[in-house]
Amino acid sequence: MRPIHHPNCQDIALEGVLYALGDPVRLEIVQRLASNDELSCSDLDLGVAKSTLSHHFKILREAGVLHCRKQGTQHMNSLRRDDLEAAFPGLLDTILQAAQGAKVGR
Amino acid sequence: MRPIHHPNCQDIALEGVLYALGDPVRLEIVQRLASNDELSCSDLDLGVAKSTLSHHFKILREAGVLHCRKQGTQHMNSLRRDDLEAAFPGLLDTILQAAQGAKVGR
DNA sequence: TTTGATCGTTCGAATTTATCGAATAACTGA
DNA sequence: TCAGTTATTCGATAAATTCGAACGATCAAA
Repeated sequence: MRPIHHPNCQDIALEGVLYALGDPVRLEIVQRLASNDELSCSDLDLGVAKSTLSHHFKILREAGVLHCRKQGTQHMNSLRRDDLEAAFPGLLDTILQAAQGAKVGR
Repeated sequence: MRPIHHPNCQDIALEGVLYALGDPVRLEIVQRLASNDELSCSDLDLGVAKSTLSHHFKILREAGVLHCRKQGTQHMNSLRRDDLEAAFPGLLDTILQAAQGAKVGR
């Protein structure tokens, strides 16, 4: 199993972030992480195969949206809030707010 | 040739908008529209085939990001700033600012 | 009105990407 | 060592993207 790769702060690309968030499953993952600090893959039941979920986490990780930490057999994921804020001020919050508004029905 | 379809304000979905902007060509289109009011397809030379460009405009249109107006043989495109602002306050501006910052080199 | 030029969409094929189930790998605890 | 749990990787199928070519719509000049 290969080592997990995370991009440096300065290598976080806007296109990559928007691409990562432009998928319903991945946007849902990010929303849940926004209110949960850390989550493992198995904490989520999003109606997709676990191999697909693994793929989505990889996209999010490589875009620089989240950080993954191994803890035993689990992979704990958390939002890279500070890094994203440094790279693109206000972006994550604005998107989370938009997502919340969309969910509530505004 | 089918009539051009635009979603209503209330049908603009966050996922669709993020998906539309999560492509380098489409993000570039939106950036140029941010400083140009109206542009036709032929005003842009983004290094892709015109059929591909047509596809990208369709994605942006159907996501509710831009409006298309026929004028003779041309299709004039403009950002749906007000509609986007109403649906997702601050989103477009934040993304445009992030894109500008990324371009400038920070 | 017909011809030619321009602009953009649609079509069909090739490449790329996403999704799934099965198999594999990493770790824990009995 | 042996299950049991967690997540990634692999191989095949399904879906989306891209391109060039063909088509459709519009306008202007002859």
